[in-house]
Amino acid sequence: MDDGTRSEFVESWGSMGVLWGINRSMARIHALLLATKEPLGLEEITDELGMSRGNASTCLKDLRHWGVVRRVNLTGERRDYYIAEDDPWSMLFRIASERKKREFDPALTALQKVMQSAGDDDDLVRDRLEELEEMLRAIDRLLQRFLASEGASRGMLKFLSAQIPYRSKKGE
Amino acid sequence: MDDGTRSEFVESWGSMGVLWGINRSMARIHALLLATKEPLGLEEITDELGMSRGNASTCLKDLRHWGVVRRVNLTGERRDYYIAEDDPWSMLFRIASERKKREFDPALTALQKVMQSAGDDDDLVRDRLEELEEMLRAIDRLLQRFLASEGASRGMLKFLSAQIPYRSKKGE
DNA sequence: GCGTCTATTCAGAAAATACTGAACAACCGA
DNA sequence: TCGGTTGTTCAGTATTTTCTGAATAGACGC
Repeated sequence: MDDGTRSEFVESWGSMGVLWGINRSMARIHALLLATKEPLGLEEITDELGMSRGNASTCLKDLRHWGVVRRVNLTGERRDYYIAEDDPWSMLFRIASERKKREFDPALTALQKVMQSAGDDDDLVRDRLEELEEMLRAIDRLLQRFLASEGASRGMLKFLSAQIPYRSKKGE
Repeated sequence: MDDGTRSEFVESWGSMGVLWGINRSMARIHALLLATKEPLGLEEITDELGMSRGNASTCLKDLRHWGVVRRVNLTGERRDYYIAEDDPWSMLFRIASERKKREFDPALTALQKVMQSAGDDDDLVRDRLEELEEMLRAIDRLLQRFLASEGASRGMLKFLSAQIPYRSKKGE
């Protein structure tokens, strides 16, 4: 891949990462590793992406924590090298389930606690809150199912994807 | 609903909103309207939530734009009043499809453009990018289907939700 | 017209988030 | 032990996002 294309890819994946709740630096490092066969060292990454050692180090730690990047030790080398994991699907599942656990679940629990204690005298408000809770429960369930079995969900997604000829935009 | 419970609800829904990509002020206003039967004026909202008129006004405009809040005119009143829409499901769909259109689709298009032009000589990298693209397409498809028919998706979610007894945490 | 009441806008302030770089720690070979 | 090399941490800085409040505009009755 030529340098121009690679850096376009790095920036695009950076923007996509922001949507997933991953910050731009992390996603850019991830993209660089995805687009590179050989393991890269910290210095090569900071050079290529123009970021500080500190930032790169922190991002790499997080990327490893998400299970998205692996640290490898090249024989006879003192420095650490990093490569991207090959399977993007497992990355998707890890990130999704971690974020559900860390962000969604606590928010849901707090909301349910409040709603339970809101024995409301007002029908309209009570109905609204009940619908809302039902909806949140439904979403929670969907996520639980989806995340419970990675294999099945992957299959389901791929199946859907094969069903109809792909059009990236509705109108085409 | 007593004041304490209401404000807990406001704050909890605020946190949940942040997860959806809605900012805290917007979600708090929405929560307050959900928890109140009567239409509320701008001043009541700013008083109750302790925020500036400007911010509240902007948030209300956005909430109306999302189709989540409606402006009503009380007869014989000069001020504007606001109420929450009753159906949270339609809110979910509106927000999801708008965010897909505004954020996900452009990012996907950019990525696909880069990947197409990356006729790579390296097998490993090519495979990675192909898998990645397939995954993104699958997600796009899933979203398309899900958003294409609100009724069907609602039914699906509710069905899932009824299938197994609900437990809010895995371990219970 | 004028004064009053209310909603909106937007430049600048404040808060939240991300990043830098220098200090430190860990390791290695000589 | 020391000097050199590399990784991590974190206080401070920069950037982005959100919020405020004053200015503005419209709408109404008199």
